[in-house]
Amino acid sequence: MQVRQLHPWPTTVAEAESIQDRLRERVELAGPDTFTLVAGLDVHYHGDDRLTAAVVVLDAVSLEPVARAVVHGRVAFPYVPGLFAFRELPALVEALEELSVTPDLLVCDGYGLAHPRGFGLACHLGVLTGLPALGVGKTPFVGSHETPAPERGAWTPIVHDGVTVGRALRTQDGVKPVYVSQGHRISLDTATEQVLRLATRYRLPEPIRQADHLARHPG
DNA sequence: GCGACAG
DNA sequence: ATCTTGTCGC
Repeated sequence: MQVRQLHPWPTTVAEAESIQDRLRERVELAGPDTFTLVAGLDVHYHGDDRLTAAVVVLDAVSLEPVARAVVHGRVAFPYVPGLFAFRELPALVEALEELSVTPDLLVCDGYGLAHPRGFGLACHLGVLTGLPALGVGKTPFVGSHETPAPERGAWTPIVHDGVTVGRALRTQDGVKPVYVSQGHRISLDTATEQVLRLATRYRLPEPIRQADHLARHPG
């Protein structure tokens, strides 16, 4: 698939933050509520600055894999909380461009709206591709939330500066919640519903688990 | 002011 | 993210 180049690559923290502030205005918080091809994206790090990015596309109904791509690269930006996306964005974009099919939902390993400037990795990938995107975080990042009930499907809102920016969602009975937020062209209800539907057996949704597996064991 | 801070 | 043993549970 094709991915647009919407900005020059930042060199400094200030440049990266200004890109986020500018692209944030392009985020759309509504979109389709059914999908046919869902992509999971993840990155595995090795050594000082080497990384492997993987994308796995699943049939949205059967969850059978239909396409995959792996790209080896280097960390593209130092790790700064809030600017995490810039570390792995180029490799993830390359992997998406290698795909033989175009997914209609990106399930990203990280945050979307639940971000200090309201523009996490899931928003960034959504805006660059124009595709619906959502973020799944494994630890709380911004805002505050109550602990959801222990049953699968239970959730509580994540509130930041008085605004709901995501949900803490229990994807299996008795497991730690995951943190769901909108990336682009998706409602919070739909993002929650998709994460729950895609987390068939484990805490994390299948597309992310399979991308994680592929990034760790390429070839 | 200091620490904490997605992965 | 990654560095790592044991341990608990299915």
